[in-house]
Amino acid sequence: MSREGRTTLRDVAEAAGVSVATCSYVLSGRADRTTPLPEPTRRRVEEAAGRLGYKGNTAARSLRRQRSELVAIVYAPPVGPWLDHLTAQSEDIAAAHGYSVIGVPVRRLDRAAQSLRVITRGHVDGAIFVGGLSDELDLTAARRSTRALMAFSDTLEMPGVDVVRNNARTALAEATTYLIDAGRTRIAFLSHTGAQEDRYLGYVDALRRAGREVDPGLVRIGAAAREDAVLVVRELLDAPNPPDAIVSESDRGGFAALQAAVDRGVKVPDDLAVIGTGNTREASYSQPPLTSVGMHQLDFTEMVEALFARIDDPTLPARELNMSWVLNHRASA
Amino acid sequence: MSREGRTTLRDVAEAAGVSVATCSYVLSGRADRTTPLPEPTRRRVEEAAGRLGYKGNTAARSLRRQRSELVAIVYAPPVGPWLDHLTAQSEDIAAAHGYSVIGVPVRRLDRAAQSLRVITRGHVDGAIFVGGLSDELDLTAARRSTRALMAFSDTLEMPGVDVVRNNARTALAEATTYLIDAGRTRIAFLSHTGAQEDRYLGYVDALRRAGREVDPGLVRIGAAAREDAVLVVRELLDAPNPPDAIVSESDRGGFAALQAAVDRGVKVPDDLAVIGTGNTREASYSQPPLTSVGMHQLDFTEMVEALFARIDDPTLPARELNMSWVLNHRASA
DNA sequence: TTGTAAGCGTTATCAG
DNA sequence: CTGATAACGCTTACAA
Repeated sequence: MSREGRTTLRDVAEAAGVSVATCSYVLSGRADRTTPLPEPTRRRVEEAAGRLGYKGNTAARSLRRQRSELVAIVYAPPVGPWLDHLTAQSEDIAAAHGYSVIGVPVRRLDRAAQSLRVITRGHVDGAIFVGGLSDELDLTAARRSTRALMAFSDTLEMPGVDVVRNNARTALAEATTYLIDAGRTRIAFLSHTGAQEDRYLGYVDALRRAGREVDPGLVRIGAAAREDAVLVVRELLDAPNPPDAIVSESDRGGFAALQAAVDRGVKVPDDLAVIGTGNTREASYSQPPLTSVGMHQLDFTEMVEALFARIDDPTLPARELNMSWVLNHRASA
Repeated sequence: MSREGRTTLRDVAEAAGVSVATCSYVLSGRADRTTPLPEPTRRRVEEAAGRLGYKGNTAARSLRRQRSELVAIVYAPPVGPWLDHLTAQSEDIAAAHGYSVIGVPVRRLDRAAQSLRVITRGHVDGAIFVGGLSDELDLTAARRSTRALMAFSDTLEMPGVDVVRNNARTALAEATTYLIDAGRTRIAFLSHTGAQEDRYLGYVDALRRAGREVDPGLVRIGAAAREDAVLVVRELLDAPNPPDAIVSESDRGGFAALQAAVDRGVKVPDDLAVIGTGNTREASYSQPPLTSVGMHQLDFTEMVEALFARIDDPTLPARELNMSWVLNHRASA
């Protein structure tokens, strides 16, 4: 090997007795796919590459090709199992394009720039921002550093950025209205951060539309972690005037509500209706199964294909994909 | 900008009226930190860089420096919340070294090579293989492609690879013995894949040591997904001769057992003792809290520091870190 | 104190 | 069909 480190193309070339250029041609294919393939030398090169364990050097390739063949999924932990679905489907599609998928966790929004260096320093050709992340972050630096950007957001409008609309506000209003129509009078909301976000506003919309006021005592923070949620819901149930329904900003919070109800001997859905958000697979299997707002099916194919379409041609007009959430009825409400 | 794309160092140099080399010194620091800093030009360069939004190009930097300033955490979904802990701690330490952290999900072992391209093609300087992943995968290619490799494994021995020992087999034997000593006679095992792995063998060890035989009817697959686990445990409880204890290879399976017990009106721990694996934070909050085999505290600092020590100096002798699992007693067993 | 120039490993262009 | 050769953007001896 050239130094002490990894096998380079030059090592392969020497071993095969051909030029570096030819090796590159054989191993990576030629941009203008003119001639099919030169059979005799080809085997020599491939044999040498295999024998030396040639693996290529992405830094060099990226520098030359101006492509990293990497896409990132940017998310804020903790995340539900749906991220696994997205990752899985992304990997399949990415593989078909010769790409790999990496995950970029953003733990603290105040240090997001640090986490996003992977994106902003040009490490990836495309990135998908999941959850509401794109609403909290400044994407301008990221957009200038990648060929394609895709964001789950109901509000974002940014030139050259494709967006996926969940219409969360509408969907949560629908869920809340369903509870109102079912005769529930004290509907609590279990929130992620307490911010006046889309999901919460949907809850408010529905109450207002029914001529009701928001009872601040029924709006609680705790949907982010199951253990917190259990404590919060127990507290709600122990109060003198407990809720008869709970809408949670996550399924995690929904499951916690089911558990807290068991702890307190409260019957679901008779005494307490519970609706979660996310429509995770687990919702079908909980006891009772959890009614949940979310995508009906976890099919992200169209979205990921759109990302790769933009990687191929960044001048494409920005797309707006509709993946509206719906209310998936189960036994808990 | 030089072409149509991102701002390059040359753009900054032209704007600041200095050479490319000077800009590099100012923006990336000089390797041999001889002179402190040339104040007047420095500001000019930084001003120009800021104004043009210079972000650097990792491909070029990596190629030249032979460092990507990236470390990967390689894992097989689904994973518990402890991965978030590891990620969080890794990010903090990585940031202190000027590094970023990415996640590399390996979904299917038969396509692992595809997922690991990020590693084997030299994209990262170091990688941590979590779970039993390193036992299922061939790490030789990965080792040749990074400066540092760290693996959670109780068995792996590989030159130049640091390992973390959980001693899972011993820990699961301890848990099972605890149940035996408590008078449990029909102890079931909820397995991940059904393979004769460490954790299962610990269970077997304990039974044998107590002079008992393994009852194949009590060994079931289902610990990987909560919904599967619930069904499997319900089935066990419905059988004519149900278990009076369950050891699960995951906390996920443990929670499912608790839930199935509620579904079937079986009292925990009186009629059924349940022990999980992983000692996730949620175990403290479940109803009842779940006794669990796992790390007592989720502190990965030493491990991550060791990774960076090896990135700094790959000739370091391989280390073996002991992070033995223990039985964390709670109400479920 | 700042600039020149030689690469890092690969791919694309263009002769041979 | 194959091989020089010049970039890609950056870092770093070394020279000025």
